[in-house]
Amino acid sequence: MYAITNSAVPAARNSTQAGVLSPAQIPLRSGSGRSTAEADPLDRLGAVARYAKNRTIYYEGDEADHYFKVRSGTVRLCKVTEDGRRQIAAFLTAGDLFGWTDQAFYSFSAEAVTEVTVEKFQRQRIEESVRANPSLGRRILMLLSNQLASAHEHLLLLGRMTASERIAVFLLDLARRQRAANGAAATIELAMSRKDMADYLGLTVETVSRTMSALKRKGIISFAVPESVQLKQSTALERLAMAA
Amino acid sequence: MYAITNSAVPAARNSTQAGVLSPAQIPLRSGSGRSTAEADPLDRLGAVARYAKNRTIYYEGDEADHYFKVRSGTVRLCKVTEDGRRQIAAFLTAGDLFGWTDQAFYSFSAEAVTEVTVEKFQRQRIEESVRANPSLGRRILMLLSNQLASAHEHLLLLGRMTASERIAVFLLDLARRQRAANGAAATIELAMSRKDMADYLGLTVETVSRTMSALKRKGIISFAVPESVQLKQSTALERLAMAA
DNA sequence: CGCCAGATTGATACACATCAATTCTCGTGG
DNA sequence: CCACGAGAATTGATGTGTATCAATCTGGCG
Repeated sequence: MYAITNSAVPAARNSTQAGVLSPAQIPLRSGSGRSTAEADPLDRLGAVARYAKNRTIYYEGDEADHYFKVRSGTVRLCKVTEDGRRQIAAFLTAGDLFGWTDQAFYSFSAEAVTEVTVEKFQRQRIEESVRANPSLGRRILMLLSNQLASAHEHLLLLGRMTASERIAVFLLDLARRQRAANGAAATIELAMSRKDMADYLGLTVETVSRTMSALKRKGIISFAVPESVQLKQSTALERLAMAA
Repeated sequence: MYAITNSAVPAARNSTQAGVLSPAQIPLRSGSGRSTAEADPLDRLGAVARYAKNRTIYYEGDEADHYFKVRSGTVRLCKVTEDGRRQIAAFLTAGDLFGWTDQAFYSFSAEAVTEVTVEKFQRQRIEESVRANPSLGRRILMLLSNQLASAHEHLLLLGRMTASERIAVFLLDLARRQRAANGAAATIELAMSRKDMADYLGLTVETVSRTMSALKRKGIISFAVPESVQLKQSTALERLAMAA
């Protein structure tokens, strides 16, 4: 159980939004990967926005006046230091909330990893709605608490795991999420580049690449192109991911 | 200028949150560092419990049937791998909530770093109270969202900072928290051992010790006993903590 | 006084970063 | 249809920050 997901921070600046709508109706994920289609009280309150690959949804430091929910695509939350080091706090997919902060300004940026559609809510409107409809508040609370748990797992990974453990955890986590979203899938699709993986895992691109190659050499995974990976021996991967 | 904290970090300016002037929430993690007396709707619902130094409040994997709030002392949230590696996700002090999960089981253990008093709430009762009193829900949401932001800052620290940057951030953060709690203080009191610091910062005891000694040698900090540190040149420390 | 856990300091090892080429992929234009 | 270039990924050679192994020092306490 670990989840790549989690989020909390949002709002917007150069919202290249368009009033487009998309099919994407994938279930809301809740930390444990469950999914169900159900009338979501949020659905009526937001506006849909679309962002092209690598566009910034909002910058760290922007006024946090909007909350977001991912409809489709993958979003990354990240922060870059003055000297260019970057850390990705989370990859978010359909159903995940982000930007739900209590502070006046976002503390991380949100960027589109792939083409992304999100729902965008005015912070003030949501706050009114929560007052009117407490169950909405409970639901948000639940999502945030799951994201917090995910972040804690991520701390263990960054603070105490080796490169191959990190990769193993990452791949298993992705596999689990995709299984929850699409049902069993033999192949995991990596929406992000090796650099993104590295910045999420606290490694360098080279180490990510070498570690992936080593796993491939050992027959634990396989891939013909970098973005599409098969788990050949998930038990071996799980052994690597051990932790507890 | 960096802060493990959650307050709007980037622009260095402080969020002059409307209305109340907030005493800078600076927690190493977690939400409200304040201990001011104000009517807290939670106050009537809990029972007080006391734990001796190093006692476990709950174990990872225990059924999550209680929520907690720190009254006094310092609590650590941590997880240990099979082979003994430990990661501390947060140090919590007066006012901080913990155990507020949506899951059935705790995913991290909670332990008393010092002698600790907490308030303990039955999960179910809180959930009823939230239904009855939505403002309570908002308050919890706020605390969780701050804890999430803190966790995200901690990810940057673990994923991308060097040993001396981590120590600098840690010390500044502690200083800020203690300033907020007690007013200006020339000396910071470290409630935790070097091992605890190491497990929070993703380092070893030796590295923590060496880094502290190096800072002392340079005249940036000073300490006669390990648990009580003076910041002699906080600007130098801030330079080290850079990030952004 | 002597014990012991925590802290500090020292010597050495190693996992991962860094620097440096290739190689692969894919879009573009001739 | 294929050269061309550019960015991403991979692979290789080497460096280094921190871990690991190992004393020594310190302060509290029975």
